[in-house]
Amino acid sequence: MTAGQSARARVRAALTREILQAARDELAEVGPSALSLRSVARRLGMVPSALYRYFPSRDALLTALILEAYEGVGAAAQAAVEEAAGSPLERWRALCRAVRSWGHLHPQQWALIYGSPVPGYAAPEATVRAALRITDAVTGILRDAPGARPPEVVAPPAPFPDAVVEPIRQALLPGRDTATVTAAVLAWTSLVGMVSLELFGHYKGGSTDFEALFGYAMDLAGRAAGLS
Amino acid sequence: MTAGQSARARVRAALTREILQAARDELAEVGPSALSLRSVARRLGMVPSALYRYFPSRDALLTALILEAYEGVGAAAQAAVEEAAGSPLERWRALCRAVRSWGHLHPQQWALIYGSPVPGYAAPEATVRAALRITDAVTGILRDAPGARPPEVVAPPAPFPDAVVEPIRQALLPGRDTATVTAAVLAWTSLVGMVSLELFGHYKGGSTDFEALFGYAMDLAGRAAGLS
DNA sequence: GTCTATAACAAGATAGAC
DNA sequence: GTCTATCTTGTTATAGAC
Repeated sequence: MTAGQSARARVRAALTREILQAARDELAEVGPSALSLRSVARRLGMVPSALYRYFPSRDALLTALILEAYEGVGAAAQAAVEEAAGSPLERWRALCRAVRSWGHLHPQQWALIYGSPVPGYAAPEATVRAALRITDAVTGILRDAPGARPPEVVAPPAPFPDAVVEPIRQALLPGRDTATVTAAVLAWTSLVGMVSLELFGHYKGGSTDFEALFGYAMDLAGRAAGLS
Repeated sequence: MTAGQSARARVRAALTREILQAARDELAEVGPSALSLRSVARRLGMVPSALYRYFPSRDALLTALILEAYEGVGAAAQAAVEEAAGSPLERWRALCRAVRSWGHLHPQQWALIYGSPVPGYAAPEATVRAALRITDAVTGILRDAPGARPPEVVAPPAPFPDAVVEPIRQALLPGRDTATVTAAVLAWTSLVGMVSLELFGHYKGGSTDFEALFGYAMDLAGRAAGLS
C-alpha cells in the first residue's frame, strides 16, 4: 500500500493521520456535536481553511472518525476471535471481552457509533458497511461451527457469588435469590438495549418486522426471569 | 397540590411548564449538547436573563428535562403494568410495548437518558433516583409474583415467520435456520446493549462486580446461540 | 418581594475581504 | 493563509415595573 507513493502523498497521509489524532482528542473532550474544524485546526497550530484540503467538511471529518471507530471495534473483535484457541464458545467469550475493553479504552468513540445519533449529521453509506465488520466477526464464529444449533435446553452458565447483585437485590428485590435478580437485570438490559439500538438506527435493514423480533426477545427475557 | 397556592405561584408554575415545553422543542431540533438558554428564551419571546428566575443555569434546565424523561418512561411503564390484565408475563409484555412506543414518540428524550452522556454535564443525584422508577416497574412485576423463579428449562417463545430475519440471514448466515440467526442477533444485541449501558453509567452501584455479570450474560447469550 | 429588561463580559464561531 | 467585523454562547450586574 505504501510502496510506490510519492513523497507528497506520504506527507499528505501523515498529516491526515495527525488531523485525525487531533480530532479524536477533541472528540474526547467536547463530544461529537461540539466537534468543530476550527478547534481541531487550533490544536494543530493550523489555520482552519487549511484543513479543508484534507477534509471537505466537518461531516467528512466526523465520517472518518466513525469509520475509524467501527474499524477499531471490528478489528479488536476479529483479532480476539482469531487468537482465541478453543471452542466456539471460548472464541465468543474472547470476542465479548475484547469488545468491552475496547469500549473502556475508547468511550467517546464507542458513544460515537453506538450512542445517540449526532444531530444534523446524516451517516453516509460507507459507515453502514463499516458497521458490518463486528457483526461479521460475531457470525463468523457460528459459520466456523456449522453444526451449532440453538439447544432446546440452554445450560445455565456458571453462577457467580450472591454478593455481585447484592445492591440491586436490596434496592429492588429483597429476599429473592440471585438467579431471579440476575434474570431481572438481564431482562431490563434487553429491553433498554434493544429499544436503544432500534432508535439509534442499528437494526436498519436487518429485519423485515422488527416488532416481531422485539416481541420474541422480550418474551424470552421474561420467561427466563420466571414469568409465565 | 394546586389548592392553597397563591396566584403568583400558579403563574410561576405555568411559566415553568412553558419554558420546559420550549426546551423540549429545542431539544428535539438541535440535541442536548446544543441546547442553549438563549434559543429557549427566544422561542418564548423572553429575554435570556429572565429564565434565570426559573432555572439557575443551563445545566439545571437540562436536569429538569432529564427528570421529566425518566418520569415519562417510568410512568408509561408503570401505567402499562397496572392496566394490563392477566399473567405476570402479560404484564411484562405490556411494559415492554409501552416503553418501546414511548421511545418512538420521544426519541430525543430517550437519547437524553439512555444515549451518550452529554459532555460537560454532571448528572446530579436526583436523576439517579428518577432512573429507578422504570427498574422499579420491572421488578414490581416480579414482586407481585412471589412464586416466580427462573426455570431450569426456558420454554421458547412462539416462533415468527422465517422472513423476519431474512436480510440478516442472507448477509451473514446463509443457509442457517431462523432460530440460529435470531439467537445470533440477540447475542450481538446483548453485547452492545450491555457495554453501552455500562459505559453510559446505567449500572452504577447496581453490581459489585460488573465483569462477573457481563461474563454471565455473554455466556448465556452464546449458549443460546448453540455455542459450546 | 418578585419579576423582567437592558447592558455588559469573555469566549468562541462565522463570513468575507484581501 | 491572514485579518477583521459581526455573530452567538452562558452568565452576571443593575435598574425599573408591578
